[in-house]
Amino acid sequence: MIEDKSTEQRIIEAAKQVFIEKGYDGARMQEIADLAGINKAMLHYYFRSKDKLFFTIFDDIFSRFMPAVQKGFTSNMSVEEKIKFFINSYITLLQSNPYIPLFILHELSRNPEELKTHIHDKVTSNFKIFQEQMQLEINQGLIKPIDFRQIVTNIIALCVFPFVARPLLQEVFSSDNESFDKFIEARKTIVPDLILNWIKM
Amino acid sequence: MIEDKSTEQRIIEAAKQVFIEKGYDGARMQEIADLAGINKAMLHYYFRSKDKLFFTIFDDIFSRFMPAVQKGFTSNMSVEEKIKFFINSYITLLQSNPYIPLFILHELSRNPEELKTHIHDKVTSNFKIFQEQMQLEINQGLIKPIDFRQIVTNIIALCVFPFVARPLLQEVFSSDNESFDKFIEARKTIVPDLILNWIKM
DNA sequence: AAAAATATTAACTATTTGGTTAAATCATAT
DNA sequence: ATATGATTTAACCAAATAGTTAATATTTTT
Repeated sequence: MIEDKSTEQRIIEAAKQVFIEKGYDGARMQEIADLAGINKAMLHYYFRSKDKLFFTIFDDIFSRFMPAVQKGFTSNMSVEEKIKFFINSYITLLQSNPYIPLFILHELSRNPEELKTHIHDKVTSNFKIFQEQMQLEINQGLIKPIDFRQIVTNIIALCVFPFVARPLLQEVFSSDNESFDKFIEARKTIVPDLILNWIKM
Repeated sequence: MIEDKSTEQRIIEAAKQVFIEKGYDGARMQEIADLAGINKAMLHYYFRSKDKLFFTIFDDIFSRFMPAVQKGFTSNMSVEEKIKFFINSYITLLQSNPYIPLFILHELSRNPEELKTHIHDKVTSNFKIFQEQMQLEINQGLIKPIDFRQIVTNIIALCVFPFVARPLLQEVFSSDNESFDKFIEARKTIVPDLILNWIKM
């Protein structure tokens, strides 16, 4: 049970845990209340409905997670340095938050229309700068002329996928948790290798 | 509503549709019955419980989907040819079944212990042959000595991720369905490029 | 200290949901 | 034709679940 902190904060933390683990449909208000150590009526006192609580939690998770991902892109490094830096910090972030991507992807696919409005303003801006910088280096002949979207997608895919597919991969490769963690750690050098080898002239 | 075919087959098809779209927790027996055009009691007459129906559907989906993925690996092509062939047919398969991967990944993460037993025998075998062949080509100095698991993971990641992250990617890249389909189509050459460029000596 | 506002609880409600039952219908074999 | 077994239906049930209410306790304001 979550102790100390304000009731509202305890509800939010409990709700995050339960929603991330079970998803919206699998989450139970009673379980959230129990985890927060309060009465179920308190959830409605503070958040009115399961829907309202969920959107609060989703927005909170999403707006904490996406900027953390994108912020590396505003520094004054070269494209190559940025990619290396990004992949390393992104995988590190995922190591501490392994269940967030699948949660976001699943909820987004369950209810795309409604959730799109929740994410719209949080995703577009940060990539622009990086896109322009890449175009510059392409013009200079430093990197190959590849569709920007494909590069971003590949980087994210290679970072995120092992976390969303962990149970399947562990089963396929018969690996225990320890060796899987090593497998992930190794990707901090493998993924930049793969990407840079591909885009560099 | 699904017509013709035996009742059992109609239930299975309806259940597939609903479970894939909504997930186990979001699926309703009534919705499956309606879609199959039958009484709700029939679901229980044929499958006893939601759990039993779900496992039937899951096993069916999983055992149709995984072998289709792996079978390309038993031919007598070179590693390079196999990779090209695999990526192409895998992405094509995903274009016709775009929602299956997220369904499998979500259910596997919701209930890993129980579902692991359902998939165990269906995943391990087919990769072995490919792994040995790769080791051979590594020894011959044709391809770089890279952890086999990393190669497989990267290939699958690059194929699957755009499908599981589609709503997010479309939002980030502001792309309509048509341009997203083109984006996917382009990956049939981009992904082999990326992988082969990386592993070839 | 009294009043007012805020927070908390226990008990309750309405609805949804997976599952059951018993009767009716249909198909098949004798 | 008729008895037998399989299939289908409508009505029902019990448990679970989101949400409510009204009374009580606590904190804050005056």
